[in-house]
Amino acid sequence: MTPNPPKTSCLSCKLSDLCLPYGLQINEVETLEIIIKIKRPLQIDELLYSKDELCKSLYAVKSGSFRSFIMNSEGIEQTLGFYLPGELMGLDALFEGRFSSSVDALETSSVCELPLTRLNELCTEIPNLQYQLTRILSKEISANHEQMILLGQNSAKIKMATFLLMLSKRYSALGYSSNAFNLSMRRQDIGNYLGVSHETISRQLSVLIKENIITVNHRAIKILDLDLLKAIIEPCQTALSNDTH
Amino acid sequence: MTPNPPKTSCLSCKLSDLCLPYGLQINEVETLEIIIKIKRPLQIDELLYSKDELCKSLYAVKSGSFRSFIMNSEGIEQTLGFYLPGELMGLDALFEGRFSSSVDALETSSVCELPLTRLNELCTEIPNLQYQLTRILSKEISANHEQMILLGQNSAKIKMATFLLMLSKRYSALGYSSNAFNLSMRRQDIGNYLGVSHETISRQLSVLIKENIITVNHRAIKILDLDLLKAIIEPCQTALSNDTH
DNA sequence: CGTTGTTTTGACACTAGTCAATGGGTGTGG
DNA sequence: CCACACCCATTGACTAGTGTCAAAACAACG
Repeated sequence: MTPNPPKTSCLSCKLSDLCLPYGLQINEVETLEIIIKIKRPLQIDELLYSKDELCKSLYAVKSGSFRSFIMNSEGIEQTLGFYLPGELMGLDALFEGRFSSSVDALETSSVCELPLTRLNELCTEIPNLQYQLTRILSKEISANHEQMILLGQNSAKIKMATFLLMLSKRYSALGYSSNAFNLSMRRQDIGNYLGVSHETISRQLSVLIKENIITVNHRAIKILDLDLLKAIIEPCQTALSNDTH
Repeated sequence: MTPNPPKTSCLSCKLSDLCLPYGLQINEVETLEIIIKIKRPLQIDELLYSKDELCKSLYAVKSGSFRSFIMNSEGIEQTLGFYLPGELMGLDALFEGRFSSSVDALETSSVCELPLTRLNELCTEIPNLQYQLTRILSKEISANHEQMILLGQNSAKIKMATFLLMLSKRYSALGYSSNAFNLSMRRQDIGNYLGVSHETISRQLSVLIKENIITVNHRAIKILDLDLLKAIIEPCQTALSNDTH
């Protein structure tokens, strides 16, 4: 949206505490800043990268939101996760050097590009950076575990409630309201993220509306009663022990 | 089982190509070997570590097999994964310094213990080691993605077939037979790994027996027709693109 | 040899998927 | 500025696949 190339500065970026620079010295952040490349903003539905593509860079969300997914041979997509500002995308590519999932933009969004070869060089120079990268990788694993539990043994209602609470928590960590936010993804995306049909998502939202727990206006969600929402998933709190995606 | 402490030697270990030493120079492996601690073998159902426990070491499976799981507040366990020889356990703890899941032994099993502080020191000295650790972390993320797809949008029959093929592939990578192996886990463990009840596991195995695709003798599985088994999951091959857990 | 835990099988209920029709928004072009 | 088309979301009807409950068979253990 900004036609003139925005200046990259991790030091002035509000997200730096959630992102790769966390825990680095000021001079280390300055070194990191140098390798960051600017990409033009992506439009809705535009691909950041595709599965099996050679991975030359990792990407951090600067603004907007993204969705990672895999398409099976039937052409049906499975949403693996949603990425909000400050989060790192492409970590699943470090193993084979190729992305093992695709990522597209849910809205007009921008990223910071981190060229892999330069990032690796920097990691050997700055142990704190390597340490933070390892932590982020490990966090992603924990987050995936939470997601597997959610997918594995919970009803559609619990999945829906957990999803809303998860978003609420992540938005509030970003400094936004925790009880009013806009979904940037379609019902279909939520559905195959949670392992249910999009009709089930619609129905579960309708139930929550009737119970006066939330209001929904298209993509706009308001949580009226956080405690009631939490009560739905009460018997399985594990899924909330982390702010995940 | 061996009363006198077994000598640790990654160099002579058949698993080294699947484990942390992969890609290291001989002298680097020798350095790695020094930090490895020997633990006595674990008996069936014995805990290697528990969720929320302080993580002081990572563990590599030396022999036998393990199961990672989380117990929710209702006391119901969700199995997150199974670990076979050569695989690294505890990676989800690198983020917060505490294990985010528990691990127990499925049979009499042994591990190589890698004290974290010494491993971290070594990683700064041996870039290849850091690189391999990062690769393993990334592989775990990819594996989790495959598992999320399996949990998310597949029928019990596809889940069962995928599970058997996955084990077959992993055993064959270890040099064992790919069409005859023993399950070390209970039906219940398979069930909550795949997000279905243990009765459903029993029923699906029965169906496969009737179709002459496998034979089952308690924990002993024989795959009679690999192609038919693969045909069950044909429309969604993605779940097999990796040898995962 | 009895106890305990695991596995199998059956009967039934119910959640959620599928198919289909309708409604509402957004955007494009006349 | 309006009309049409397209996509997304909602709702209903019906059905199939699984979960739950219960009982019994079987193996493993002391």
